[in-house]
Order: sequence, then C-alpha cells, then structure tokens
Amino acid sequence: MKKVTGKARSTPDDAQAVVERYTIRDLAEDFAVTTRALRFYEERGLLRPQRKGQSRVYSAADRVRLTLVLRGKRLGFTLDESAELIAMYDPSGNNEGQLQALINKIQEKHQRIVAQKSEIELMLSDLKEWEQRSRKALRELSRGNKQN
Amino acid sequence: MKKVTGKARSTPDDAQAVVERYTIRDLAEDFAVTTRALRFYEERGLLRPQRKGQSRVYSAADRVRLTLVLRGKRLGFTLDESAELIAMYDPSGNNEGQLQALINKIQEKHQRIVAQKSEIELMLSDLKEWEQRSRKALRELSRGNKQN
DNA sequence: AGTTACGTTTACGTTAACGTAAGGTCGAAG
DNA sequence: CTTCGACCTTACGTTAACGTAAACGTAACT
Repeated sequence: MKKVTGKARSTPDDAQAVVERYTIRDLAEDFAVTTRALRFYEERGLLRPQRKGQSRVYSAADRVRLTLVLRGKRLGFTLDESAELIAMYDPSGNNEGQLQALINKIQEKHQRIVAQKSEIELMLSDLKEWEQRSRKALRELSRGNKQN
Repeated sequence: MKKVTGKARSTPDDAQAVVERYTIRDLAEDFAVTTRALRFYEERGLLRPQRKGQSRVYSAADRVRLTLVLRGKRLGFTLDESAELIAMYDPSGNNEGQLQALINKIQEKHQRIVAQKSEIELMLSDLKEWEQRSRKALRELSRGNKQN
C-alpha cells in the first residue's frame, strides 16, 4: 500500500491537498494483478489514469474502479459488462434514468447468478451420484476378486 | 430417438443381436448438439464410432459416452478432463486402481464445485449490496430533485 | 440424368483476457 | 558516460470449443 502524496520525493513543505497517486506497479501489487492487465483494462476503457510524461499515474478513484472491475470478474461479468456498469455508476452522469438502468442491469445479473447457483447444485448431486456408482463398482470388483 | 437395428432397411428376418445404431444426425438431435461437436469430440478421443463406408455409425455405448461428456460439461469439466475420466471409467480397464483414481478425481472436482458454490454466494451478497447502494443513491437523488 | 439430402474432410475464423516478447524512453545512480 | 530499473508501445501468441465455409462423395427419388 505505498501511498504517495503530490510530490513524493522530498518536498513535504508543499501543503496541497493530499492527492494519492500510485504507480502502475503499486496497483498491480496491491490488487495482485499484472501491469499488463492494468494497461489492458485501460485499453478497454475501465481505467483512466492520468499521465506524468509517459508514465501512468493512478488515483484513489482508479483504485475504486479497479475494485469494481475485479468484483465484476468475481461476479462473472465480462469486462465489457463491467465497463457498462461502471460507466453507468459514474458520478458524472448520475441521473435518475441511469441509476434505474443500472439497477435493472444488476438485477439481470442477479438472475443469472441465481441460475448458476442451481446449476451448481445439480452438478453436485450429479457428482455424488457418479461417485456412488464408482464406489459400488469398486466394491463389486473387490468382491469378485475374493471369489476368484 | 430413432432406433435402428442391425440392418435397418427391410430385413427383419435377420435375428442377430439387437445392436442399436445411430447416425450422426440422430445423436445430434437426441442430445441437442451439432454434428460438428460430435466430430470434434471424436477428434478429441471422446467418441469412437464405427464406420460404415465413410459414414459414422454410433452405438449405445457411444450414447453413454456422450452422456458422460455432456454431464462433464455441465459439471464444468474441460473436454480433456472428461476424456480422462471416461477413459478411467472404461470397462476394458476396470481394475481397482483405476476406479480408485477415478473416485479421487471426482472428489477433486467435487471440491472445486463446492468452492464455486461459495464463490457464487459471495457474488450474490456483493450484488445485493451494490444494488442497495444504487437504490439509495436513487432515493437521495430524487429527494434532492424535490428540494430543487 | 438431375436434384436433393445427408455425409465427409480440411482448414481457417471466433471470443476473452490477458501472456509474452521485442524494442524504445527516461531519470537516477555509479 | 554507461548502466540500471521501471515504464512505455506495438503486436503477435495462447486456450477452449466449437462455427463456418469450401469442396466433394453417395444414395435415393423423380
């Protein structure tokens, strides 16, 4: 969690607002992703870091976005879907319609997850069944061996 | 479920064992997969239909295999994993060690599925949380509008 | 013979989310 | 000045599971 204020080197005299800035590596380490992934996310419009020269400079806002992206991944969203959701949640366009749309999207995904959950429950029973059959076959096999 | 015995056309006199045979299309329809998929599965060693001339002829055994493959898919197995499992379950090599290995594999997958399940539960709560925040933002926004 | 239906092989195309070079820039350290 | 180390861009490679198209064989019907 290397936090660095405005000018990191050695000018603590400058009492400007404490704007946290992070290098690409900071974020990569903090979130356990590769720098390639971060650049990729940017390419896909999920992050919009500033530049200092050619280097990317990430802010706290970018960390929030990244958090959302990663959360989206865990939720099984594609990057495009996450991009869409994040865009909708963007404070700049926080009007009523947008938010309602966002809520709808979320509920849509909610449905999908619920479906996945029942799928998995089916899978579990399938697996158990299969294992049972294997065990049974194994028992019968060893019984057969004894009778040999 | 077009079942066809030995020689389908018009020789019911031939009383040989009722060996069910299916065309590639039969299987495709019965299992709701494409013929391409069936050929692909064969290419990957998951199915081994006989040939009559150049055409593929599937047997009941192939249906079982296909069932296992599709079940594997639902279980989140890759084709390679399914191939492995099916190979292990193959009656030709049904010795004790093989079966035990199969059971182990299955349990391994079982673990994975269980993990997925809890992942999904996390996702669900994440989603609900997110939705809550959106709703709240929406309420506050409409409250603000009234005061305008 | 011609057409239609169904089968075959070969092989390139597709999608997602990065991985993995290859080569170039830039500022600090020795 | 040279060498690092960290950053950058460009661009091709990768994996899974087929989709899709091309070009052809064969059998049955008309």
